[in-house]
Amino acid sequence: MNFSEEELIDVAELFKLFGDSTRVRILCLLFEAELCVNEIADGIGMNQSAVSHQLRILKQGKLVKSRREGKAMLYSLADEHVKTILNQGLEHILE
Amino acid sequence: MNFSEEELIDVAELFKLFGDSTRVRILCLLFEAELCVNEIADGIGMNQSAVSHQLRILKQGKLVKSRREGKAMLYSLADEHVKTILNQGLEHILE
DNA sequence: TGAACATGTGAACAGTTATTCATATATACA
DNA sequence: TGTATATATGAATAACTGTTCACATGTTCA
Repeated sequence: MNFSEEELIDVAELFKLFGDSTRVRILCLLFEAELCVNEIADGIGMNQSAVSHQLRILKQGKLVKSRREGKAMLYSLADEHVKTILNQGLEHILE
Repeated sequence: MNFSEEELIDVAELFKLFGDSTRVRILCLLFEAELCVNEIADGIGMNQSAVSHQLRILKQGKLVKSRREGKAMLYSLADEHVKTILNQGLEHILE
């Protein structure tokens, strides 16, 4: 594996996003459907503010994207890699 | 993706291990060969103690294993999933 | 046994992070 | 315009994390 110095830091930064159970919970919810902030908050049992903060982090990391629909902001997964990466993680802990 | 509560936390815990550039550096070195602590410390330009602390974390997380050979403790990757997971991360940031 | 080398470990510190609270911004609709 | 609803955001706090330092443990060999 030939990581450049920059790639190495970017990869660590990427995995850091998956290294928090709240964020993993959010991502799992978004596997199923595009959801608004309140639905996500209900789904994982946290308040709106905490979820909003985490969504910002996930969006900066390009793991989720969002679009506005009326008052609501709808979030969804940015790409398929998110599923692939989480699946690899699951396989590893299940073996 | 159907994570149980426990799996969810374990997966986050696993990715947390990859979420630090020092640890990624160590893992990358171990792709090449089985190495002792001092070789790893030299390889990534950190002192022996810092490396030793990180190796303990990586070992607890079952990403590396170790065996003693004389005075030296030789570390190597625990399994192939480590490579697969890091590769997925690399692919994601390169796209 | 004792010296030299290799590694492990506990305490301390600085930096980071997740959550909460209060409040600001944005949209819809009467 | 004013009110209700939805989301974003800044400050504050508590908890966590990585690194360093000093020293302990373990191994080899004379």
